[in-house]
Amino acid sequence: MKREKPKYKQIIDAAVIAIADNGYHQAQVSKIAKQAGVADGTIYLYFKNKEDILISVFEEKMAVFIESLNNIIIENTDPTEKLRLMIQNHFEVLSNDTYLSRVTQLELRQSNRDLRLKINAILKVYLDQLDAILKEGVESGAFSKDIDLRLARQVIFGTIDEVTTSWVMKDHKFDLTLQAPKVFQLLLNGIKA
Amino acid sequence: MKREKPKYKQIIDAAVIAIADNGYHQAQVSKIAKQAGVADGTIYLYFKNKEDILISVFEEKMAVFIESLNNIIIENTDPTEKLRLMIQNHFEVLSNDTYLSRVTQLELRQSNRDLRLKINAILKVYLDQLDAILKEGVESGAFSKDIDLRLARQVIFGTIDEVTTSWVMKDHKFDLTLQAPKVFQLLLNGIKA
Amino acid sequence: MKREKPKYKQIIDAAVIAIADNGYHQAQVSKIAKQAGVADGTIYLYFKNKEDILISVFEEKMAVFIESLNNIIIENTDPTEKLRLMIQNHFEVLSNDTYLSRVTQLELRQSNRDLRLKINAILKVYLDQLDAILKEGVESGAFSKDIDLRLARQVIFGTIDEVTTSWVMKDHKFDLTLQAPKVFQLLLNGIKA
Amino acid sequence: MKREKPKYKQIIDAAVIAIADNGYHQAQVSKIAKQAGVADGTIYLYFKNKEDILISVFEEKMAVFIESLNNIIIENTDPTEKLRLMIQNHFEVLSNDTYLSRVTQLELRQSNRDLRLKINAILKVYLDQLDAILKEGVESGAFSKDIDLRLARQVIFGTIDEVTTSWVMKDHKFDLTLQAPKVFQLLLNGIKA
DNA sequence: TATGAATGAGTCTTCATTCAT
DNA sequence: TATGAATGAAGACTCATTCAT
Repeated sequence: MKREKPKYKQIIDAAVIAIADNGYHQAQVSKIAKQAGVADGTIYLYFKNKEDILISVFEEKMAVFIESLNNIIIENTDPTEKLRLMIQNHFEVLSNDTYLSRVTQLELRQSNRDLRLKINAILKVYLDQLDAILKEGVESGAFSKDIDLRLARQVIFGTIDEVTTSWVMKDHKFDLTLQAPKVFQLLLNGIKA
Repeated sequence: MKREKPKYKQIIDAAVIAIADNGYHQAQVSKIAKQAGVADGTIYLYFKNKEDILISVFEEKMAVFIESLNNIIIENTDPTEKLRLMIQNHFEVLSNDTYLSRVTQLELRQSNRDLRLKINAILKVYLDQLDAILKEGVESGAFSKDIDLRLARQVIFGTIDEVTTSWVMKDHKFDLTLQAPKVFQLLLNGIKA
Repeated sequence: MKREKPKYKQIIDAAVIAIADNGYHQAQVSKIAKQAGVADGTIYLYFKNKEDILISVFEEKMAVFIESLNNIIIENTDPTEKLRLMIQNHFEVLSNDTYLSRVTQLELRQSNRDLRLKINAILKVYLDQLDAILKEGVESGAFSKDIDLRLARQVIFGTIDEVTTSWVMKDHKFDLTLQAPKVFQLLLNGIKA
Repeated sequence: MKREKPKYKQIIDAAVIAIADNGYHQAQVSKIAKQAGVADGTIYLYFKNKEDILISVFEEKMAVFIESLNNIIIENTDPTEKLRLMIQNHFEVLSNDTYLSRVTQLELRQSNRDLRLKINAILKVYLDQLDAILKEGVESGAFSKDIDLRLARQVIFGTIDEVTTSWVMKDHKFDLTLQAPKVFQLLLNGIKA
């Protein structure tokens, strides 16, 4: 399995740093290779092309979100608590990796339509987890029966995304994790029964 | 005044179509010129460079949102009603120009850091109008005194943006304006007193 | 006769200034027109194309050298004195017009092969005058019978040109006319009988 | 060291031929690449940009003049003989490479101000060698104590340059090396004690 | 005569990808 | 596996010249 080989991860991590430091379009394959400490050609032994690196970066990093959200879902029973922890976890993961936050919130959005479709497909798993929480909340009576599930998810994800992007655009100058409770409260007001 | 000359508008409109059809990076200056029915060089009589076209597109189109929101603010007294109309107006404008929606939600985000800063500066006027509505609502007692103004604005704008982007990504397959009342209700629940 | 019309001279003078200020390749037709206070299109009522402006500049300005040298030849009888006055006159004319000196010594040499051939044809009249002085000097016994006329002319013109170019490259920092006597003496030593 | 790699010299030589054949402005990078038998992009592995090619051409070729003049200076004791050999050597080198003579005498002068400053800096080494010969000659009593060193150098270099350019403009139709003794004699007359 | 808006041909440079070693 | 020198396609922008007014 290629993704367990050390150079695979080495290149992924190098790509995150190279893109965060130089911006999406200035992160040439040669810069990623240099950052990873390998030759340009070596990249192509692990990735089909440059787009494949970017998709893999997103895949690997989304896996972190998905796994931790999965743990939250498993370890808790209360949907409201799950939602609270999800928001808090999302902010914490990005707070702990400012390189990553810059890449996901700003640089990766500069990709073309094809790449964005693939990114959305990866994102879908995470959004499905959120949908499940919401559905469970409605069924348990924690959230209002009147809400449109898809819309509620868009409100939640759109808010998280906007708050995070705003934090990145302001050069991480405030503590993102401190926003979690307030964001949660605002969102909860909108959907609770 | 160059922006009143017919060719200026002609090129702006051509750029929106060319970018919507081809994507940001595949909308070469020559394609925009062809779409506008002018020579390549003519573009440079009206715009400093390609980036200047994009900024101008955004400026011109945001002016539409800003002006109509201004009318809403002037013609109404109730902050809650202003918010309702703002959301509805935002969705209506984009529904009426699917080319534009594709450009603002997807293609313009592929710009580099510099361009994005300029775009944000233009967007700020619109966000300031939203802030004013929220502030008025808090002061009049319509919205909760406990909400963080900036956060509330991020929830509202993030939601509108996410819903719109989702609609564009689904190729405008559903009627965006029908979402307005539900979006408004969800958001209002979050912030009302 | 077009060259007696005021705008003709106006454009010629504007071209000298525009080229001196901006360099040959940065002296666009539009800059020359602006400097002359006429519209771009007006240039083409007086000149066939850009190259024609440059040739005309050189023609007009060489005419000054040729006319003053002609006066020197007519007003004097001694070939040695004619040579002395020619060198002095050459330096004086350029000293009095630093714009012109920059154009002839530096900028006009950036022209292409065709233009250079035409410039040489104009220059030939001046060099023929110099040849005549040298021939007269040899026949009168003032200059050595052993000198190769063409070579002597190349030594003289090459020296004048090198000294002048050096003066221009050093931003006219020293008084060029003060060099005339020394240059004359050195050159005279080389050719006198 | 890049300038020892075979492709570096290959491109330099190709540039000389391409410029001599097409003229400075018509020697596109793609033509130089084709002449060198490499891809366009390969040029940029060895040179920063087109201007860098031209500077390098001049550097490499001036090195030939400088080295052979250095040998002349070392192997001889008589300043007069050094001057004679310098002139002869200069004409011989250019006679043996008519491509180069066209490039240095005509095409390279079409460069802009910046490039010309860089060319002058390279030329300075050669002129300093000439200055040293002249100084030695004055001190040894071979050349007149009354001459202005800088002026004498300008006479000599200006003459060599004018004679060579004249030969190139006449399409190398006469034997340049045959001019050497006569040029030497004329110049020597001007400066000898 | 005079204008100046419009034209469109022409080129340097970048960088993802390949492949001989 | 790993290298890195070589490839070559692709595009924004300039500016001399024209021509309708």
